[in-house]
Amino acid sequence: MPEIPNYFPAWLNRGMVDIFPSGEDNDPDQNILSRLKQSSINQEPLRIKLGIDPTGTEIHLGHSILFRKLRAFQDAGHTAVLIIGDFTACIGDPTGKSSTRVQLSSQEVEENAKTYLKQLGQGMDPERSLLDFKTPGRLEIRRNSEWLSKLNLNQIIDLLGTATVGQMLAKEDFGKRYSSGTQISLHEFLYPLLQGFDSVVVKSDIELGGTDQKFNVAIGRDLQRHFNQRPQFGLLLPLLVGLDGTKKMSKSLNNTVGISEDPLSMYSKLEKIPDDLVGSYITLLTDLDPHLMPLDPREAQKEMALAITSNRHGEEAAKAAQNDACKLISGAKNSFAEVPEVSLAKVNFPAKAFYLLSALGVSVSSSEARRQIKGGSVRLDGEKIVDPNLVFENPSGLRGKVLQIGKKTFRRLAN
RNA sequence: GGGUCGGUGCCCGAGUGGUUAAUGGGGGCGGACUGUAAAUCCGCUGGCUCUGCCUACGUUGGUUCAAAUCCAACCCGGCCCA
Repeated sequence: MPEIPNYFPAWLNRGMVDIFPSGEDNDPDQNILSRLKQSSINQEPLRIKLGIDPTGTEIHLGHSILFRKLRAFQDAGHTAVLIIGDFTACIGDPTGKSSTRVQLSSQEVEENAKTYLKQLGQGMDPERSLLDFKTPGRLEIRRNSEWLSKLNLNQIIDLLGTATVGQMLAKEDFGKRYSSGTQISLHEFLYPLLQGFDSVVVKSDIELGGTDQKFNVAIGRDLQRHFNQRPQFGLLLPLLVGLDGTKKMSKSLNNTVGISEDPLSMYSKLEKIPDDLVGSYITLLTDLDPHLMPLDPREAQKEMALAITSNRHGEEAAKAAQNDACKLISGAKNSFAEVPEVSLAKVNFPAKAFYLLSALGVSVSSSEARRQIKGGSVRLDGEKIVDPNLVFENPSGLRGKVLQIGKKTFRRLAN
């Protein structure tokens, strides 16, 4: 059962940007500490809501900030309520989509949801996974199609009646789009309401979200009040800045580190992030004490990269990756502990070099492969390949060798 | 519904009948440099087992030896008016 906190515990405080409401008094509806106390006294775990829309297939470190906080609540004895937005992800933008297409994408959404759960550690030892799936009472997984697909028009109108156009336009990004003349479809206004309704259904006590979610979380509070429920607290965490050092980490910006990436690429990506990001990565993605980091920025960065890689792959694999990354930089190109393998089975021989790269899926297209080779970025076991038309008669000369593209991509060729 | 302007490659944005895979910028990717990075400089940036062949400028047809460029219809968006 939850312990009694007398001050903001570190697990709660870490990385937190905003908590609302945050009255100073002892009102458990206004102050989260007194709510935590109340939960402890009554022996009732709080219900911590986190909603995810399964629109992609990969969970990256940006998402993991929220999951880490959710896990911290689990470890403190509370119940994580993970809402898979299978309905909200599905409606999306209806323009140009036929009904069959929607049908298909609901399957995709389901596939994505499964992939997500797997990455979060379903079936894994809680020691190594992002969420605790094992301890009874610590996790509820709900899909919002369960209730959203059953709403009738009366209920939808009731929901719409709780918010005003003014409120919607006050939301920064609607406001910007409106004043700049970018179109806003009406169903987009329904979005915050639907996800807020999720809070009502699962009776959440606290909702976690990125700072960009403040509006939605607040709508959740309004709706809970509308349905005579105790409104949730909102706990906001920062958006992680991606590898480019300027924009938020997002798949579409291609600046992510996936939590399921192999240790070497995870480590080498992290070791390369811009200097001024290192501090936030330490605070948000590791348990390291930011005040006890090495003074040398390069050393601090290595420690950060090692810690994050260890979280996911264990210390041993992370150290091996660090070692390999060092070798890479210093020029030794062989004998890596762990390089992802790629199968030669799909390749038809004889194979020209550029075709090889595209057939292996290492390059996105054969034209791309051609360019990469011409650009001098492709090596086989450290030896530069310069001719895109270089012919490999059979796979035997390739097996076991390491194919390198640029500084970051490595593949060991296997059968 | 009416008027008007517009829809070009990942994004922005030129081009208004003919060496056009389409100027330029951003972004991305590579190379050099460096403590990884950033900054700077250079190269690349539709697809295809590629000395060639495909597919591309909202969609579909049409005019023409030739169309992103001209015409028609349609679809979609902005603004103004109802």
